[in-house]
Amino acid sequence: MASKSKNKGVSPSRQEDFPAWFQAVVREGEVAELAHVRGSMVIRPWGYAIWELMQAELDRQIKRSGASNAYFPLFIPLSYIESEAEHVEGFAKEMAVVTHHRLEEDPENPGHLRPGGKLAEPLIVRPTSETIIGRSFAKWINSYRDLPLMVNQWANVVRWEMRPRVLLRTTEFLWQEGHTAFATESEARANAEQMLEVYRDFAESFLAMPVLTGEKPEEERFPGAVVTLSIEAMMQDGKALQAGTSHYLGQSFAEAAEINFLDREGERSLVHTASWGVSTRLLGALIMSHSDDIGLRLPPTVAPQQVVIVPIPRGEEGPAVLEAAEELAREIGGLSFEGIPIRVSADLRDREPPDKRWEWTRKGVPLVLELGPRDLKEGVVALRQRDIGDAKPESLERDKLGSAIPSLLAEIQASYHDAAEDRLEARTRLDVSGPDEFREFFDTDPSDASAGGFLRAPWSEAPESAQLLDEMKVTVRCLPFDQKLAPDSRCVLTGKPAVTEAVFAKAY
RNA sequence: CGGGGAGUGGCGCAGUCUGGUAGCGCACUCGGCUGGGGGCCGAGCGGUCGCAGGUUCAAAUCCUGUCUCCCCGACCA
Repeated sequence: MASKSKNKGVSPSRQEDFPAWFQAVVREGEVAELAHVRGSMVIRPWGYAIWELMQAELDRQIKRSGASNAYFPLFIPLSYIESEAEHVEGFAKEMAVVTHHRLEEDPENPGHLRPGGKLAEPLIVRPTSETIIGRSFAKWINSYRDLPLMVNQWANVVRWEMRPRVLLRTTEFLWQEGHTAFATESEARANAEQMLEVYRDFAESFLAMPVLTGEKPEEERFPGAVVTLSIEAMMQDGKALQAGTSHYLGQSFAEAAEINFLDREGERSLVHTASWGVSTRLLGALIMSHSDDIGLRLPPTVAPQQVVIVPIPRGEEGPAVLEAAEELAREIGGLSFEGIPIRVSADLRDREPPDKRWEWTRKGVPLVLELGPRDLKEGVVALRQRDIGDAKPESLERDKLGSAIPSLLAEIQASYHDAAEDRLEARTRLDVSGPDEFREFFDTDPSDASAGGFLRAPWSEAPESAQLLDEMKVTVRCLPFDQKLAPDSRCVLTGKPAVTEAVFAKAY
């Protein structure tokens, strides 16, 4: 296709239409696609491989924190959910409800089936598992000696969203949910804080995605939580994306499920619980953080293939080139990055070399090596580095690959991280003093991906600011942990005395 | 749930107003020519036009009903 060769990369560009660009990168990068079931997605092998790499690392961190993996039911009896009032209220509008357990011939519509066998009590498909895990906790916890109890599950959950968006907000998604129970409030709070720190570090060092940490304001809290903490990342269009959360749940879930224990004094007490999770949304965050107008860009840590060798088997030397490509893959596979053998393959498929190279470029592979007869003769390979975009390949001597490849991967990892960090800093405004400036900062052309960002300012938490924020479609992302509130500060929105420093942004 | 839009080969679309028995691009297959930045030429495979009913000599096209998906709003990891 002639237009294809001129028009490099995905269409539209980030500048033209950021949401459409995101969809295009996800599609062209073979990460995921919407299924023909409303709001549901198929995570394709390439995207799932990225998720598996995230999972593997997080799973290690979670286990290091003391939690163990377990699995709890997909179906939750309606009565369990009902037992925690705020929780019901928060999730009631997005529940998938199972009311029947059988299909039968529909007498009014021959050849079709209809639900039969009405359930005595409807089951809801878990939107999260606090209530059902609570029942198990109640059984398992009898004494202070049974505490703390920390479990984690990798599972799918369902929230019947009104407006699905692939990878960011789908009806069904995959996640990890940790649930913990402690004898004391301070331990439970500390656990929520500790796990948020795990997420922060994971996002920053593994996903090359620096994040803000803080506490959610009351209106953004998880239904039923006393405290919700989150990590917030900034996407390339300046919007915020909540990339992970942890909650101190107080004793309300313990009360609902009757999770109590005999303490050292022989007194019966309720446990304090916490929960924490990250989801496949991280895939979306990763893409919106690092990808460019050519397509996906993956930090080496989460690249299913870190190096791909594309042979250019021209003429009589063809077979020798293919052989050399395989040999090169073996050689590079013997190297390691961050203590793990480098994930490398030689792409020997029967396709045109430029097609293959573009495919790997689009899919975000950090390093693509091209090997043709000329290189073979000269003892070099042509190297393309994904972080520097669409540049000409660099010729690299073969015997220097051993030292070059790991350090190039490290360089790419760092460059993605630094770019994301620079963006976060450059687009966080600290000097906005009143509502007019505030409005101006957020009143940007939605097609302008370089406008807007985070705004950090004193806040009064006054109810009338909620309405202003609502109008502007701006939310309080968090009350950052590193509070820098000067004494006698005034609220940026209302001019009333400020009680906290807040980070404001438009959000996904 | 309210307001818009759309269902036609694997994907993206035209054709519908003005009925005449289905077409284009990409992908795929085969052959040839090519060959270090998304190849070229030629020949092919592939669709009961979302579903049901109706009007008509004749329906992708008109009518009725129905299902689904997409976009915008209220909700959210």
